[in-house]
Amino acid sequence: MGLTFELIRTTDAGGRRAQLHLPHQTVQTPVFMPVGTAGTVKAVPQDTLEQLGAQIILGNTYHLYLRPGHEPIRRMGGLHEFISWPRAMLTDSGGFQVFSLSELRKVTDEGVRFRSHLDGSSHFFTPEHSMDVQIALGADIAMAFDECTEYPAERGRAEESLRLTMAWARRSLEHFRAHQHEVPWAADIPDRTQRLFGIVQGGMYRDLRKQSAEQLMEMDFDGYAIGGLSVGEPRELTLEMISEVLPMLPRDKPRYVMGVGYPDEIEQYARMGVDMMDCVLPTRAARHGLLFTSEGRLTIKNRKFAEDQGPPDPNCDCMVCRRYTRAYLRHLMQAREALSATLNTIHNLAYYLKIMQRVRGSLENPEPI
RNA sequence: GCACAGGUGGCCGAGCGGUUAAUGGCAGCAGACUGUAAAUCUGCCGCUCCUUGGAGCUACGGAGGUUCGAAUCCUCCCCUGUGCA
Repeated sequence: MGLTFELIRTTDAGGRRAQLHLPHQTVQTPVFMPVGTAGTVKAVPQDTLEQLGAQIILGNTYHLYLRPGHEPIRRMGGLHEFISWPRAMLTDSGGFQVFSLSELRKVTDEGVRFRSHLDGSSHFFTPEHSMDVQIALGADIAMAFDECTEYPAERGRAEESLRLTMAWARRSLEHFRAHQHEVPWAADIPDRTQRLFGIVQGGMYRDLRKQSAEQLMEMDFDGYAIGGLSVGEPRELTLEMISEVLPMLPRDKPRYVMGVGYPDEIEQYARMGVDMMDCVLPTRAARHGLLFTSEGRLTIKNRKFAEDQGPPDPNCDCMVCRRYTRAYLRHLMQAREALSATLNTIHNLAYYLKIMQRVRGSLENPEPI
């Protein structure tokens, strides 16, 4: 399969500058991955994402399975073709929906029965089924089907949840290895195959996290994710769990912390050695009128910006900050114009992507002290 | 001119004798958002004071009246809509 994760430089703090060779893109890491749940990074067209420098975006197994359906997408050549995205993609397995749709599902050892949030219809997801859907979608990276443990979770509950996730990880891997050659683009990109990442769970219990990581490493995934974080726990706990798990993961494989974070968090985690992160925060917050800037949070709908003719972020050179004023963005927000979501999201993503670009730079060429 | 139907807080619109500073919605103000059931959700939203909790004042077109008590009942006036002249 060749070298897929190529370390370029590491730091004493554990930071890693590397590149991840994926079928559709060589991804420079550490990387932030915008979330595009339903086949779109909400409000932003694909060509703009490319201009912003997005290297890899997410899609979601559960959402795309429900609509438009993974079989139609397979028939149309896979997710890349369908949404016209030439770079890398990663699909989440539906594990997060086991958590977020808690009122619409029932979990057993075999799998999860969901009631569709769209029409109430019943669907059964197993690790095997999640793999089948993800292979049909054909993202560069698929994720093992897991249960994202809620917070707070008592010890017994976290153990039980972890037991389930580990069993599902084995089943995911086995089924994936047996069928990964079936990706829609297998014939077009024969030398590179779809990848599967395992997910560390264990609630907020260090020993469970350790146990989880050890078990997963025996299974030899293509990369390792830390899941079940940013689910309501205090930040120190998030950090503690990441610090606990990172050193245990194999050095020569990518490490992915799922669902983080605020701008300062992604920078911090990247410097600690996290290679990949994703988060809905920059996109969702943008649609709700919250801009992340070099001067902190900017609630763009605030009255005080009504006639503010300055750029959203004076230290930002993104296509939005170069062209539009705070007053205009506030007006678009007030008027509920669709362009509001687009411009706000472009800025936030530009801000996030630039943070990672800067971090990559400093990992590559450490500043002399 | 006559006949109906109406005039309620920035707007729309409930209420039709006391539990009404007055249901709802919109607009407005502020806040939240971390592998997206999210262009969503939460709080505030007559004025003035004091610390939470409250206190006072002003309010349902206008002016009178009935009543212990009126946005709610009666009289007159003003205005709006519809129909008939």
